[in-house]
Amino acid sequence: MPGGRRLPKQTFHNLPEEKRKAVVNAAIDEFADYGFESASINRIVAKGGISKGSFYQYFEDKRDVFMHLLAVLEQEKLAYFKDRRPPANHMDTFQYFRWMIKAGMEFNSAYPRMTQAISRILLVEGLYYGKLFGDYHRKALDALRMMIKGAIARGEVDPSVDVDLAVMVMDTWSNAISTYILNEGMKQKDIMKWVRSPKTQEKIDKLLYVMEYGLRKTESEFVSQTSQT
Amino acid sequence: MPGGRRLPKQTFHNLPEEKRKAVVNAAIDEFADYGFESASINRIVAKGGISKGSFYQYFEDKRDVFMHLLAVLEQEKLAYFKDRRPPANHMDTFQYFRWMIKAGMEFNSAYPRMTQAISRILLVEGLYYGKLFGDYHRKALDALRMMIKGAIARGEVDPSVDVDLAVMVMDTWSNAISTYILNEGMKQKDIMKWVRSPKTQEKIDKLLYVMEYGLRKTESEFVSQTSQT
DNA sequence: TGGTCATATGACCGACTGGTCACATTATAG
DNA sequence: CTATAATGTGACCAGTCGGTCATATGACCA
Repeated sequence: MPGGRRLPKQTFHNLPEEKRKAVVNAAIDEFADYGFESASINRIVAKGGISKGSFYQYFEDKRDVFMHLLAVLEQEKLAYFKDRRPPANHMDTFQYFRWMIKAGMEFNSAYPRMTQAISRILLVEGLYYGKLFGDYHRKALDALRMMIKGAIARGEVDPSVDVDLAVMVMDTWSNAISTYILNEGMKQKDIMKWVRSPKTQEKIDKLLYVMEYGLRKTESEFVSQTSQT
Repeated sequence: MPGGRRLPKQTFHNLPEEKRKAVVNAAIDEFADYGFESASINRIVAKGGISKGSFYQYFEDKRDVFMHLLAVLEQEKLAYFKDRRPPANHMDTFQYFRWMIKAGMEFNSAYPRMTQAISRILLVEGLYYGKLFGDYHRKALDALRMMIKGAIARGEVDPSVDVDLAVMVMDTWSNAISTYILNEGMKQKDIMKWVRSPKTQEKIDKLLYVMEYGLRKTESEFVSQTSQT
């Protein structure tokens, strides 16, 4: 594809790391506090210690700076999970999902503001600005769908299971759980400590257990219950 | 309490019904399309066919007109359900919850724009403007909690069940389902027909079944699974 | 008829928005 | 040193925002 230009312009990449971090952190704070629509570029440049003209030399527009946050998130996550592997090699799909959720929680607790900014916009406002950011959600759903199909292929899950339904259930739960963690966690003094506490862990375990148990049994025992006595 | 003034001012109640409806509908459309923060009073008055000065003679501010929408919703719902009762007198709590969800879906399909406007702000943006609208969510949670406690008292649900957990599960599901119905339904030509179609109904049944089955079995069979081989 | 009072109106306000641009500053190269 | 290119800057733009207010309108009463 000719003319394919990188989204944050070159001038931004040339910046000293310190300045770049300041801008990124300012943007994270702004998006976390105000969401996408109400986020103010004026406040971002003020907090980030750059001029407005510079901002538009670094980024195309508001959407561009947010997309850059997504790239930063991806990079941070990669670094965070570089040496974290599932504790067992052969895991049941639900065990793996549980591990994924908990690993995600760890990351979210380590970078709560970034998580807040991005999940707020992607998960919540994404419902309504679907055209802008819908792709990301769709990708996540596809990954889940592949996971379920793999589980079926390996015989771990009843082949008659409704894949789309399972995807929706798992997606809903992972969103609900991370939202819960973020909202409750922000009230705590030490998020990490709270997340790792046995009480919180058990709550998450129970939530996932409700999901898993329902999901395992759904198809084989479900009978349409349209008539009620 | 002295000085307790009704929220939409008297001048608004004096208006001819036609005009009042025009304003309310304009507000519904605006909130449905833009959410709370980005909703524009200028657009509301333009669509509603009133002047800006009049708007501020009817309402205190943006929050006031939204609160009025909540009152209208309550009234419409009351009228809609006046002659709808559960099909059976003695229902299991989960049957009753299922009926509630489906009845709610019927209403939402009948008033999709109003539902969209209000649920968008209360359920979604409410997470962040918690101080403004958090009370409504809290009331809904309390109602659910009472329902569960009643079920336990009547022996329908294992007394060892974690009430808060059950509340969160049911709340999450009813939100997820109504969001799903709204998003998918808006794509259909005839929402009501789509909602009532056997295919949609079965999907909802399955979702609720996943929740119910998981919830019923959670406490009695749950064992903390912190160690993984 | 003239007077009074509730209501209707939109020009106007200051503050803010995302975005631009002519100019100042700095870094690099010859 | 000078010339040139890259980068930094904030005043400025048109537009929108929520909110106000002097004035106009019209209904009711004496």
